[in-house]
Amino acid sequence: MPELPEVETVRRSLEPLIKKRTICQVDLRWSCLLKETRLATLQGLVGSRFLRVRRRGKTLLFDLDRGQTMLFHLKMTGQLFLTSAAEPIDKHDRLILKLDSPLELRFRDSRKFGYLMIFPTAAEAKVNPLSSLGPEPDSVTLEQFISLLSGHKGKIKPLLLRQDIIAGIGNIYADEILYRARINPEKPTSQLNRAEFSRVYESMKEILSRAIRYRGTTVRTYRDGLGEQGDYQRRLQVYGREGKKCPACGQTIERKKVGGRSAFFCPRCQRLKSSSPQSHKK
DNA sequence: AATACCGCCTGTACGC
DNA sequence: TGCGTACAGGCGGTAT
Ligand SMILES: [Zn+2]
Repeated sequence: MPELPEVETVRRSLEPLIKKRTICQVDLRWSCLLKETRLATLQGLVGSRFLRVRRRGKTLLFDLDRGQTMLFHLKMTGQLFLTSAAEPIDKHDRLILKLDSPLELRFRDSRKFGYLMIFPTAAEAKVNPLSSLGPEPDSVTLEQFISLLSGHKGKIKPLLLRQDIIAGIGNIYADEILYRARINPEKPTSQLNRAEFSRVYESMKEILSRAIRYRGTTVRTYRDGLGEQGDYQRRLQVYGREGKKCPACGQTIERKKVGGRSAFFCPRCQRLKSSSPQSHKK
């Protein structure tokens, strides 16, 4: 499911209901869910209370009152949600945490890419996936943005997908950001001028905050912490729209592999070589 | 430093 | 209905 807007939506939907709840029982239904974490550590969480829920990049962090943090990565199909204990257990439910309430927290993941790590909250800065993350998009200034990106030789889209440069952008939003900025996904980063960097920067801020406002994008399996679908899929301009018309110019949207991932773009609005600059977007 | 490709694992859509 | 193929919100590893 998860790019920054989806994970943030899960965080916001879970936090008010899970805060101050106590873990009463742990039911791990697929042992490989644990990454660099012993089963006893998970079982030892019984009796701990949730203090807060945070997000860093695409990971969700649950701080507990005994100084530990649970880190979930949802990868492609992970879902983390609160539900009634009466709800039938799905074959893809990998973990169930029973709480001191009628609700329980479940982690469901058909593809088994997602994982859970538990570590002391104080050790967070040293922990694997977190220590290598770049800054959050909403905390980056234009000057920082330019210095983070420039100096790299590769194509712009794969760079936007790198979590160690900026944390949280995935395949859907990279395409939407570049479309809004009118930059071809294969454009060499070194060829972007300041105005173009600025457009990518502003588009990143705008697209991500808009996607959060619409509670994320449900293409397939994404649900928020209460099982609700997102709304942003209806507002996608290029992602998943190969063969359809560009909303701005009517040109047919194309798909091409860039950095091993499908990239959707408008070949007219996002020209690789700027022969005749198209100005159409307001 | 960057790219290409494979693997992880499962479900779904689609062509025949 | 069945079968094969392509593809999927991510990311780590390896060889080039
Ligand atoms: Zn266009």
